[in-house]
Amino acid sequence: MSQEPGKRPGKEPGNEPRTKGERTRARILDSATELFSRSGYNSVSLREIAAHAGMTHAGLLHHFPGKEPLLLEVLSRRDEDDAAYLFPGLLGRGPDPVVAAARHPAAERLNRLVAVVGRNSRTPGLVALYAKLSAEASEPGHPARAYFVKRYRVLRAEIGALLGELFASSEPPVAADPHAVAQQLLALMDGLQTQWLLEPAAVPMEERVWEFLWNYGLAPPVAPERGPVSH
Amino acid sequence: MSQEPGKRPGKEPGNEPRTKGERTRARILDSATELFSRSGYNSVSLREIAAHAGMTHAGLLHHFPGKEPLLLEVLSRRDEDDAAYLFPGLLGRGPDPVVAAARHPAAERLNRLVAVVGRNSRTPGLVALYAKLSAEASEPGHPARAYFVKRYRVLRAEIGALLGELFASSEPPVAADPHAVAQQLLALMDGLQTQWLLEPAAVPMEERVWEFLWNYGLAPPVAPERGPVSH
DNA sequence: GTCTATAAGTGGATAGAC
DNA sequence: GTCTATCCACTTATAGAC
Repeated sequence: MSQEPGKRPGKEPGNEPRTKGERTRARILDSATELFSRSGYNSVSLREIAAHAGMTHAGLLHHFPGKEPLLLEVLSRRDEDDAAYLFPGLLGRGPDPVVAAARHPAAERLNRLVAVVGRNSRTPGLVALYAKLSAEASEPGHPARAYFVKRYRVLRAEIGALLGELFASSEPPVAADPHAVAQQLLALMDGLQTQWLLEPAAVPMEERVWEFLWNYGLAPPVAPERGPVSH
Repeated sequence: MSQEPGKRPGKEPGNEPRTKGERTRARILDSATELFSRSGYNSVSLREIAAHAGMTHAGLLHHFPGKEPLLLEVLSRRDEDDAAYLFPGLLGRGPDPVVAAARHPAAERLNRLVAVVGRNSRTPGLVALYAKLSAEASEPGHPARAYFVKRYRVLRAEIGALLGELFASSEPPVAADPHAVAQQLLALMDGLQTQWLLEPAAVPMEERVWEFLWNYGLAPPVAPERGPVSH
């Protein structure tokens, strides 16, 4: 990430923001998240965000130096919440070996990964934001470019490692390259979300993902047709 | 589409625009395509497009009633060029049964479909535009929403039919639901492009797509490992 | 058909009072 | 820490001259 937002006091897990400034900051971030999610980055003004948070835009700019830093904070906060559920400590502010060591079994982690697409169905605005921004960010010089490049690198590596475990422990072992499959899986989930945003009823996302994973001997926790799952 | 742009004289295949107005119109569309592709829809002004086409923005607005209709024209023109290569007459201004009947064999159509992602590598701006817009367009009321909903419906149906042919004529026949696989394939291609835009070297798109298709007994024209291709 | 001029509005950002 | 007031760049779009 090209821009460090500071030390962020009171953001350790289980810590509520104490000072008034911290609470205002959090309120702004909530509003920004909601509005960016609903309408994207370019189409939302600082004035709208500030009004939603109960301030003027000048008041908001006291807490954030500009619109771009605000976006970067929104993204990294979302990822901290969301990715902690999947890969503790990995996407946040540098890996935390202690937390990262305390992992769930591989099968459970795969279930959670697929469950994320269902989880996302409840926040279509955020899904659209990520889809829009990840395309927008590909332009050189975009404020979120480094963020997305890193995000995909980490996700590819992590999912690749997960699939590697699962392939090796399968009976018989799966021969496919886990990193190639990881890239396909990630792309599949992204692409399904794009279609789902436009026509939700036409895209059963989780079903399609499990159909893909069946090709590599992987089945959902409650398997309706194919082989039983390990747990 | 919510807004019909008119009858568009002189746009039949093999017809060059005759009048000066038609030529100017085409020049504007070329400029708009290039600039939208490079920087997206919101970030490009009519003034930039007009300047690129060698006019003022007021002159441009003589040919197009506003920015949104211009975008819709850019999209539909691109699709006419591009999809005609794949599925003649399908995505344009209504299906043309005569042209649609003159199709290539199924295997060749699949090869072309996969080749499109390689083709797209030469116009990353347009790829980014489509990715960005397809997410942006999911908001209700977006000018390009109807366009993208239709686009994905048509592509799903068409690719589903193609895969149905290939699955049935395979030895032995493939049991998978061709429409489900079509949706996965489309999503995979979209998602790969998203990652490729951010880090081209990390995403061998065509390779990944063929790896996916191998799961269903389908191989590229020059198959390095698996069974020979039919042609 | 294209221009200049201008309307009418919104954007992000700053200065300084309170 | 939040406000009002203001600045300036820039947007889409219109009116009317040439």
